[in-house]
Amino acid sequence: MKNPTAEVDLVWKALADSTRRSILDLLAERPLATGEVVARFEKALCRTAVMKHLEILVQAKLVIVRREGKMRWNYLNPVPIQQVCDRWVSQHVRQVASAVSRLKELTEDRVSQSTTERPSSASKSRRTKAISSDRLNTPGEKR
Amino acid sequence: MKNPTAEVDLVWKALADSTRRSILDLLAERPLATGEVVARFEKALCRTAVMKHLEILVQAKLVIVRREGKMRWNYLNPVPIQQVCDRWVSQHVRQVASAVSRLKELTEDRVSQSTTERPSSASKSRRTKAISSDRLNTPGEKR
DNA sequence: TTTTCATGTCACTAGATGGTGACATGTGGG
DNA sequence: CCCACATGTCACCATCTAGTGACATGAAAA
Repeated sequence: MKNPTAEVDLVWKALADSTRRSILDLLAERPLATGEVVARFEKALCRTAVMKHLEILVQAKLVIVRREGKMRWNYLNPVPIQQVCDRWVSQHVRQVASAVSRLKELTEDRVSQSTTERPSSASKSRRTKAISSDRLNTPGEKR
Repeated sequence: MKNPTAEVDLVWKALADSTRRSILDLLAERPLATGEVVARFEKALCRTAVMKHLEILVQAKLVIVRREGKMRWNYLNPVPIQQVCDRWVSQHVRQVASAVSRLKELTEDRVSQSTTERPSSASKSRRTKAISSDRLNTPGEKR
């Protein structure tokens, strides 16, 4: 377990591609030999492309590989997905209610366009808060 | 709501980048004007880079934008994340138990290396199943 | 042993992506 | 009105990514 942030990044990046998501769907049903996975995508992709995708999934620890003779078996590892989703959702759960109510506020504001004064004053108080916050240091990562 | 698959893809792709995830973290706390988001990443990125990221989040409907005068306010929309994660996790939930037990089997097999005969016969039965399956038509998407 | 089967590896490529600077436009305050 | 502020847009670029064909290697069957 090297760097949790880097590992999480690998998972998100792996899941960004629809082919890889499809591969995981297949493996969720049952483990497959690499050739079987390849056969499933035969019409869409060449063998090496599929293998590359599998390699990315392995690097992200979403897939576990086991050799048996000349067969390479791929097993789904559902734990990272679950962890990443859980962590992501739970981190936002405490903010969900307020976020949803804000959206509601916005949609209501959108319906009654005449009440432009109200959100304008609200936006000013928000701005003041934002500036005085000590979270002005960027959480961004330099690439 | 054009094409659900394409929309889901936008979400996954949006979440693949760590900067964009950081932006969503910020917006989960409180809505921010674009300039405020930019300021948070000042040390890491130029303004237009941040705006590009925001645009991707908007396209994925993870962020909702509202103009007020010269201010552009960004609101987190937690719904797509939740939906995507829920759908993804629940789709695999029925497979999680079997997948976990398979992994367990593998790790146990790994510990007792002498029992190579057992998994070898098991792999053959799996192979037979895979071939007779009518899921041989690829679920992959041609790019 | 040879041949077939399953997979590995590598080089290459077209397109996508994340980043930048420069110029442009619109809003709001003095 | 002018100027400052906030954001928009565009062209460019280095790097990454998803895909391919070709050659290589190892296991298993004939």
